[in-house]
Amino acid sequence: MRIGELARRTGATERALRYYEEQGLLTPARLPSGYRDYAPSDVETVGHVRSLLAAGLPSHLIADLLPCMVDTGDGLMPGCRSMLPPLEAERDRITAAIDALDTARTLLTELIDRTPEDDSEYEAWVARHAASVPA
Amino acid sequence: MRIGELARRTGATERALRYYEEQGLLTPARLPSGYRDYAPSDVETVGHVRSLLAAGLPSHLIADLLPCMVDTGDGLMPGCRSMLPPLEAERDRITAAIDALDTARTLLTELIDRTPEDDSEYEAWVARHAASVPA
DNA sequence: CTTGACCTTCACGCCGACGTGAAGCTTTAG
DNA sequence: CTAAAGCTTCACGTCGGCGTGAAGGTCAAG
Repeated sequence: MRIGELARRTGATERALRYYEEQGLLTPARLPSGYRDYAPSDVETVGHVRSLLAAGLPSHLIADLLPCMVDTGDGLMPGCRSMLPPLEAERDRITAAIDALDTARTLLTELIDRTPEDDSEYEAWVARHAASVPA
Repeated sequence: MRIGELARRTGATERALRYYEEQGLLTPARLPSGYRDYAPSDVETVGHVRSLLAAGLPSHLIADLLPCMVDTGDGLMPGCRSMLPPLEAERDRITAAIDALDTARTLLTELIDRTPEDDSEYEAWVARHAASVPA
């Protein structure tokens, strides 16, 4: 497919797709006219790229990773086991980021859930906190 | 306590603690000398502030939120229910961010877990993908 | 012919909320 | 006395990876 269709199907702008090629993230074939000719699997590839970019993986690491992925999505290609350490590092970094966000979300959620929604609950709340809430 | 001790106990720099005051996030009492005099509960407050900042909440929202929190950490103070909508919006934004990160992490984790760790498993892997892996 | 899709290249924008650096002075503790 | 700790104020740094804008031209289909 050509770039316009891929853009429509992935939500990426055409400009971004050309940029991804520039960064080595996509290497579409070329039609005789010079038009880019993307494989159907590139729809999924773009999804992976955008997800990994959004998660903070540097594009050069993604560029190294993509040729190691087979379209079954199952494991790395031969010769790519050397990428496991950086991938594990990224995975752990993402986990740490999730944990930090979850800590904040838990704080917000507890505040929200424990705040009275109407005046009757509110009076009970005040009674419960008589010691710490000034009159 | 004074600023140095709070810095040690929270991991924030003294400079950052003064900055938080500048932004209305902390309002320590003052000793006759002019030194800042932090309450013991400020240790926990700084933790909350840093967590919420790290989660992307704007400082002005945190500044509005803090006086609504009682040190029991249980619900919002009276008169603060109007903050619930923005807090819920932030919570939902954080949830979306976590989901995005989790999508990427799942992708990485599946790749890592399914990649053979030694040559014997690797041969089995190759046999399993005979169709899609070029000789 | 005309229109729309696509091509390349050069250059720029982000981008402001968070935090830091340094200078010069005062206070505290020993 | 002295050194460490604290005070204020002015000004600066980030900050580079991701993506965009515009210009000027080619290609394909009706």
